[in-house]
Amino acid sequence: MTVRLYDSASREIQPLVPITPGKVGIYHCGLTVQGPPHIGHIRKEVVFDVLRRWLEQDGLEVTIIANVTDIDDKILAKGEELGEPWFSVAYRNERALHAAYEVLGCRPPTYEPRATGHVPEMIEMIETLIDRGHAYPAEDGSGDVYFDVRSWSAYGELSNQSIDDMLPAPDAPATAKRDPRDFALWKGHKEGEPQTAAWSTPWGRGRPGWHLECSAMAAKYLGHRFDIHGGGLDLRFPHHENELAQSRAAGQDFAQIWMHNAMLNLGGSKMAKSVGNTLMVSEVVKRVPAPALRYYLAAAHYRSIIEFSEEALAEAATAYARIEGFVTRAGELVGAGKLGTIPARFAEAMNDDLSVPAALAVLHNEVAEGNKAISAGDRVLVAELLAGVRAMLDVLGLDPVTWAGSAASSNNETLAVLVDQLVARRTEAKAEKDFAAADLIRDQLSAAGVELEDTPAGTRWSVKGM
RNA sequence: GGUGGGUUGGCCGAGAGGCGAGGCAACGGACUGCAAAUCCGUGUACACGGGUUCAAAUCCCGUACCCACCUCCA
Repeated sequence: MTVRLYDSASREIQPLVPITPGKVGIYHCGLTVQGPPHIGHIRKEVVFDVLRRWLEQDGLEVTIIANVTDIDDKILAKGEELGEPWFSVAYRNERALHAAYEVLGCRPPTYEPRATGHVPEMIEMIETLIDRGHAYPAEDGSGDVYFDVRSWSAYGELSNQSIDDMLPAPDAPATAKRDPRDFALWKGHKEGEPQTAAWSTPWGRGRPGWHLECSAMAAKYLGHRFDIHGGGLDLRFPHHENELAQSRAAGQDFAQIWMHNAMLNLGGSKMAKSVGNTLMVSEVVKRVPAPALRYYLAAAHYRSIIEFSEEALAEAATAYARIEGFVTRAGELVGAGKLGTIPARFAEAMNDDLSVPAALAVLHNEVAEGNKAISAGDRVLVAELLAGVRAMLDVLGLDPVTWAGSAASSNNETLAVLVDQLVARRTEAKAEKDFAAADLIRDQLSAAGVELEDTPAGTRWSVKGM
């Protein structure tokens, strides 16, 4: 059974046929580190992390390259504004990005190349493009080098647009572009920009153009032909269109499948710093448990817009708590055990263009069966269902057993001693039919965020939101 | 002006010609000292107007509204 993915270039579902059997190379556009990541940014990370986990459990060896754009106009402007070196701004935000990966259980990419570390590769590529007649240095002495869109007849193939229908870039008249749609491969150094943000080239000092970095880095780490190129839908044009044009014009074959995740909206428009409707990952995980946020971001199909709402986020947290509750109770009964077999229907859903919603339906059914098995005391069945449920959760990066390991320190022993004492006192009160005293203890614990559950095997407790 | 996508029950969210995905909420019941958790049961929704068909949420035509992109953007 093969994985089928929607290819934005052909606008059709395509089977994923690895170029090298058993291996898959994926490039996805990382962040321009001009600020810390918001939950829209991290949605993309979750999507590609789930893709990677799914391919890996299928036995494929996955190489993921996600770039960090650590130099651009906004980063330079931010440094200027804060009176801080631009590279310090970029690095701080890159660390914030890594913290967000970590907190949401996204495994780091195989490698995260930085644009500033790949200037020689870019220069080489520009030379190739100039030699082949697809790029030209600006004649106004600006030091810019442009890609000549009219020289590449396939330009527009990714976004299905023809050059003449496109609106020209507004800055075009002020530059030496032959066609207003030509874009910068390389940007000449400008008066007032720090010298640390300029590199020597045959065309003078300057800095990388955004589109070219990705082409150069993808080629370096994945070769001239690779399996999947991904990113947010907002990058489809111009960024990915331009990447594709450059790389093909330079004689490369480039990506076989283009995957674009839909945006996360808030208040009716895309979450973006420029709109001012951002919610930082670091803030949201203070309000809901991190796996609940991950569940929320992963639960909708990756090609569907998520219109963010607090209500929907809270629902996701409740839904995840139900799953987590089963895993915890089943684990107490039969031990955590190992990951089991993934049900066929779950696999079918995931193979069908990563249909997480359908996969979750299977997962919830298995949880319901598991809960029944717990009630029936069927330990063999509980163990089997638990193993399967955990295998599915692992693919989604949502296995509570794994998460509990990382959160163990916060569930500290002092707390456990205190709560156990109170629970014991309440059990005594119940035995003496002093329900008022018993309820008081339960209410006090509840007010402190500790929830109790009476079961045939005794009282269980858990800290809300953990 | 061009390109792509969308509008599904109280809410979220799949599906893509016939059989009510799943979750959340609500209501009833079982269990419980009471709860909680869990289980059982309860809902006939697909923007609007036409059309095709034995059969349309699903296909076709039209209309309205929404989102993304055509400037930096996950």
